[in-house]
Amino acid sequence: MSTQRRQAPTIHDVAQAAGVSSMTASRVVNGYPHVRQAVRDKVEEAIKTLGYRPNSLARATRTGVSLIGMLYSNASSSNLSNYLMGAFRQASQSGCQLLIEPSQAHPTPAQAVQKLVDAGVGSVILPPPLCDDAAILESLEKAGVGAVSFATAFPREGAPAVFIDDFAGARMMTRHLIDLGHVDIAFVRGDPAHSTAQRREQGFRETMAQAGLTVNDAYVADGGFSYRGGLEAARHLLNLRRRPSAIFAANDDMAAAVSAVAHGLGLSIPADLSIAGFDDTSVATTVWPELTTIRQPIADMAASAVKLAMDLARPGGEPGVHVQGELQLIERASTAAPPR
Amino acid sequence: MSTQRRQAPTIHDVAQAAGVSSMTASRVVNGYPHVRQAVRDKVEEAIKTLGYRPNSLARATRTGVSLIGMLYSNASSSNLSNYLMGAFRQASQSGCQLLIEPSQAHPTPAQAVQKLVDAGVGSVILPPPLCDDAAILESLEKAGVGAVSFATAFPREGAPAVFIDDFAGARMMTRHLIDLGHVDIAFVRGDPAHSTAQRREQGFRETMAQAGLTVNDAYVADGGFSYRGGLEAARHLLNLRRRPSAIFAANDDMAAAVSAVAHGLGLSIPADLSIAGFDDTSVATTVWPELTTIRQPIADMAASAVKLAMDLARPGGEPGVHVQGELQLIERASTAAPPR
DNA sequence: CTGTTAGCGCTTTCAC
DNA sequence: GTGAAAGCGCTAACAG
Repeated sequence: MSTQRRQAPTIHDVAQAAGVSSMTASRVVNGYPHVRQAVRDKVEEAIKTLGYRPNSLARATRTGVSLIGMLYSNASSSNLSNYLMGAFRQASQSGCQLLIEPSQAHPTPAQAVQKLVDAGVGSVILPPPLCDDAAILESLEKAGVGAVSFATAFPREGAPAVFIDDFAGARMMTRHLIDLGHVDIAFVRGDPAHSTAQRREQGFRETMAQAGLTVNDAYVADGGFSYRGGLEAARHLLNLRRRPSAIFAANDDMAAAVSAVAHGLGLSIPADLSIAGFDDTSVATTVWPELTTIRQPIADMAASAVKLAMDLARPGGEPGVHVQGELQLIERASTAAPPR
Repeated sequence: MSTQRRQAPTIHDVAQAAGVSSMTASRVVNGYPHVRQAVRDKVEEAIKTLGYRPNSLARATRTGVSLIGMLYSNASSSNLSNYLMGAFRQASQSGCQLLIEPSQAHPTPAQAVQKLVDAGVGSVILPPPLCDDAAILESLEKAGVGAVSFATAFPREGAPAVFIDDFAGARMMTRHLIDLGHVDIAFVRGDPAHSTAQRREQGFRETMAQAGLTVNDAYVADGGFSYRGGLEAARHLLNLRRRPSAIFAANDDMAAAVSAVAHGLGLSIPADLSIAGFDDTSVATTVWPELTTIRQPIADMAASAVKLAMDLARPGGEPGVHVQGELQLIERASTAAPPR
């Protein structure tokens, strides 16, 4: 009478249904090339009809589990959940274990890394600014632990990295603002220690220059990638004698801060002031009006990073792969043509 | 020359070192009762000296993996990362797989649940408001899939649940404000559909009443648990003829919104206005000044939920356990004595 | 190209 | 109380 949960099909069931050995079935599942097309088709059909899903845990016992270390810095915390989601999704799919360590929980980042190494991780995923830290990279190499750089703006040749083209993203957004008719465009830059901050600023400056627009020095303020820093930058920018008609902040947290200050000054957005962000984190849609921003596929990128990290931990691991995330301009309500 | 990573010790190594069979070692590791103390001690020492850590993946292949479904609603997204962190930590420790599903990615919550059931999960973890939804609970029961309620304010007798005492938390904070000398205290309430919102409001009202303070109806505004809702509530509250000297918002997102509006009006915090939040999410420390709030141990609670869910999915699972998270008042810079 | 054998690290079952 | 054997679901390694 009770609803019986039927046993999940194993690879042997698949093999039997397809009339082959389980080894052949395994090869098909894993995309091993040297299987005849006819056989492959039969197996694939059996997989479909049985609804077979490989048991990643069992697989991991055989292939050797990799314990993968993952650092995180709280830089833009709204990104964190996406980062984790993507990483964990991939981890459970490939049957590896993730050891997460908040780097700011340690006196120095190097100690956070050391803790992971001591725990026996096979490789590590390094977000900025750690992924650009030569000392850390070197100590990792000495310990024989591979590193995957995550979201670095300067992927090193021959080292695995997942990244976006921050430069191109900043170009896109600057272009968008210029196309809208803005001329007096201000920029709130991130933490200069992050390579991404530098690239985003470069993208902004070059696009402006190419459009024949000058970037007034007073129009570039430091926000350090934090909400609080953005608050100060915004206060500076919006109290200038000649106020910019658009402010492009190097991340959403700072853009949200600009929005808060603008509201405080009684400015209406986007009629009086256009605001643009970067990252498309959750704050972009919680503030009002919602922010025009650049979306980066953080979750997918984290998943790729885990995949690279696993390859790295494996004996015959192929190192040096680069994966680039696809950027997208998300146009929302915070940008419009400048007031005339 | 290269740093060789030594193989992790297996239970067989432990057994050999202790001079027993691996079976006995296994029993000790798992706390099986019928092992002589002398033998147990020997094994435990071997575990320590070898630094043995059980391989949870291998264990899971034998005990049968449980696939556990986990819904999430984006209510307070800042909580999400903690929720995920705790859940995944526990999951990898107990060797189960987590299937995450954002409930708002589906037209109705019921469909999100159905998707998990179809995927073959052994049990589900339900955050609010789903955990209080009778229809969903019933359909789950019909499908023979157990449910663990997460953060519900009304844990059902005999059903597994992880929760906090929202009522007590609201009391703590209200008490704190009253002790500071506040009399005109306003409240921004959450989404009435969430049971937690109701309990928090009750806690506020009762504490006020017990202190002999009246709660003016105009002093209670709706914020719907969102930043945007908080913005409107704050605008209402701060434009009242007789402005409150303190505002207690039922979550941090709304408290942050109150802070933004107050800044906009040129009020200084906490000199002119005290602001209190609830949850201690990351926004509490990103806004300035940092928010006094109530911390709930989300990560630990999520870990407990996973544990309960696993018990539920097992054949001889013990249902009906309740786990209560420990609340804590975090006093930061946003509250102080009222202006005189 | 495909199948056989062996075994990952652990635990269940059933002896003793 | 303790151990020997068998096997979870999967895949390396080697045959053929």
